[in-house]
Amino acid sequence: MFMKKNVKYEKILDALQELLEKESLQNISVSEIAQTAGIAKGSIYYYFPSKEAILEALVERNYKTPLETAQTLAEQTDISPFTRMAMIFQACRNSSAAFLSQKQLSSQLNAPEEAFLRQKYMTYLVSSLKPVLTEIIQQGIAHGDLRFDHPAALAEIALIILVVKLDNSLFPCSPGETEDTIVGLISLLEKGTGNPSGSLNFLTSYTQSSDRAV
Amino acid sequence: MFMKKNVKYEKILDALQELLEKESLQNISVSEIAQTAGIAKGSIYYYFPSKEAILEALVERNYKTPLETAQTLAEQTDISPFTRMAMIFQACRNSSAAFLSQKQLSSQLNAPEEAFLRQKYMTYLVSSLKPVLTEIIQQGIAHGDLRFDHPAALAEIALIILVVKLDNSLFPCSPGETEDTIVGLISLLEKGTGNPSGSLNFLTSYTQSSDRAV
DNA sequence: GCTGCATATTGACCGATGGTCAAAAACGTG
DNA sequence: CACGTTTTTGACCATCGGTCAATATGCAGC
Repeated sequence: MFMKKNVKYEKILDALQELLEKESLQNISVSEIAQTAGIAKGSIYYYFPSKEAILEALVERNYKTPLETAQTLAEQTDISPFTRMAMIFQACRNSSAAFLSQKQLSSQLNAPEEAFLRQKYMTYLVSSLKPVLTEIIQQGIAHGDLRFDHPAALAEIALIILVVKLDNSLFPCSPGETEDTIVGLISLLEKGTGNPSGSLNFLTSYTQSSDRAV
Repeated sequence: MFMKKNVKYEKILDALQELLEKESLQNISVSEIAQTAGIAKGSIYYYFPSKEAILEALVERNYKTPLETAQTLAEQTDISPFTRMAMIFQACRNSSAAFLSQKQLSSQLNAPEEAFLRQKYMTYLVSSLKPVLTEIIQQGIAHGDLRFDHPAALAEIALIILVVKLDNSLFPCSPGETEDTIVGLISLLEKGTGNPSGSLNFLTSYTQSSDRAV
């Protein structure tokens, strides 16, 4: 009666997560997940309809909490829109690092299922954060901090570039190039929203915390 | 002695292309490709090391010509930078439509190998067009048509947004939302490069040709 | 403790896949 | 024709994601 079902469910997700840290997705079989979770393969399909569904659930579990905190962020109108935007950016960065960095540094970059993982992660992150960031931008516009006619577009553009560039496996770049793109994005956002050059610079300090050279 | 080898090689690519127009990638087996090409499965592996390699070769073949013409575009300084930019944008749009549209409308959106195809295509398109667009932008800056400090970043941002949004399977949107994002991107580019509002509007007419409503 | 039903769990099993390989065919050359 | 080389073949393999009938477990009410 103690929700045993959810316990096993989480155990399966734990197993997949553990395996993902060691090897590439396409090398992880359902049997392996089952073995790591300490159950039979058949049981996997009692909790999940497919291998794909396990992945989806894991992506969702990993980002549920940070995204909910981002959600509440939108409502805290006492914090300045700029600061909240920076916090969203940081959330992107952290989650990118958590889920993608380790494996890709070591393993081969582009495998069929690896791409699938990235897509799931990006789709989830952008579609979840877009409404939040959009609202913050709208508040910024109302408050007079920003001037732009397409808040949702602005939010989506910024998020897509951030997520895609922070990943760095879709369009591999040297750290310097990535840096340049991010700086260019900031500059574009500044000019596009009618802010003086340098006013959004603080976004950069959030965006890069483990890299050298400015 | 007539390069028979290349003939068969192309035949395999033809077969994959033909199958891709009918069904989703994950439903296409190597045997099926072989059958369509009129050869035995074993022969496939005489020309390609893996199924993945066939895909890569096909992506490359499909975009080699349009990208080379884009390359020559960069050198035609007699055409205005704006016009050439618009032509690049159109190239993006056309190739997106050619390779991705048909299947995704009918089949389920996100399958593991489908994501792989998209990634390959996006990576190839953006990385190929980035240097071309960068040079055009630099010429525009030198010519006084544009003002911006990070031409490469500008090129990459525009290309990524275009490719990602034109695909519309990574972050599914209604036609209206896509429209809004593109319009927002244009607006952002105008303001960011010191151009008056509406001056880049003509990019839109290239970008949308099969959709209704503005 | 026993009975009966629902919920969980199992692992043998299935069809299909990507990929291999020894053998055979086709080719070019002397 | 005879030969070495390059192509071509399809049976074969290991493995995968997924199914399912059988089985175990948990838990009512008696």
